[in-house]
Amino acid sequence: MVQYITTRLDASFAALSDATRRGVLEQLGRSDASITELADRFHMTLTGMKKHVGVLEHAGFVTTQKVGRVRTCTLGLRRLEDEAAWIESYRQLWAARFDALDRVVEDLKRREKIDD
Amino acid sequence: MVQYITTRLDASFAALSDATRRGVLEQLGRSDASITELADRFHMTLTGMKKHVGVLEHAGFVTTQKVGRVRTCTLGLRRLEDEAAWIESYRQLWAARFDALDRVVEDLKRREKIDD
DNA sequence: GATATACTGAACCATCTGGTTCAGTATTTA
DNA sequence: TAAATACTGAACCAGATGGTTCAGTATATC
Repeated sequence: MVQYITTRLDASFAALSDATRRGVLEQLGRSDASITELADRFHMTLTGMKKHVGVLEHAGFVTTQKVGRVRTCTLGLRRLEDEAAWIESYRQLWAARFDALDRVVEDLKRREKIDD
Repeated sequence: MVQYITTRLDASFAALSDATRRGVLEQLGRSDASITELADRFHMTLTGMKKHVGVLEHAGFVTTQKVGRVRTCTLGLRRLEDEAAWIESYRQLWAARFDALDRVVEDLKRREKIDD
């Protein structure tokens, strides 16, 4: 696996591993919000929320733009494709393993019948 | 969102945020392995790998069983359904927002034509 | 121009994380 | 029974994380 992809997945999953940050993503899914609005909503200092937004921005999930003194946060351009793809590949691995197990069981059943 | 689900997602995404652990899952997708085998493969001490396996086990991705002196690790029963579901809901939020944006643009275009 | 608002950055803090070493215990194997 | 193997647990370490406060700067508003 290429290092580039690896570290991006690292950043993505790490960003998603915090409930507050997942909440922020959900909130931004409904409407854009300023740092202050997000900080209020999640009962946190402005500085604390700014850090969370920074993490989400670094992971590519959020983009921000400052107009006047207000910085507005928007759901970013990345759409979790890589993360969904990784999870899907894992699911396929899993499926393959247990399909194989199914075949073994199937096989045993067939033999049982033949042996009868 | 219920706390139970929240903390499980925390554990899941945190478990997936490390390249070594994702590697271990891929490896276990191919075949079961002992802690020693995994430690060798990922150039790490036995103790270090045991911690990683512990994290994966706690997140429900891996189960282990000790027979004699060997602990064998197996891909666990959970299949990332919750994680996939969360990501999917986020993708839908995203889609909804940008569909709305599309409609606005569409609308503007229509008006332009009428105004001609 | 003075005051309030919105953010920014540095510094601090406790706790978690990813790794190690070292000193066990339990189980094979010779 | 002695030696090797496989794991376990405690203790340690450096660095990241999730939060805070405090002291700014820049912008809006009265």
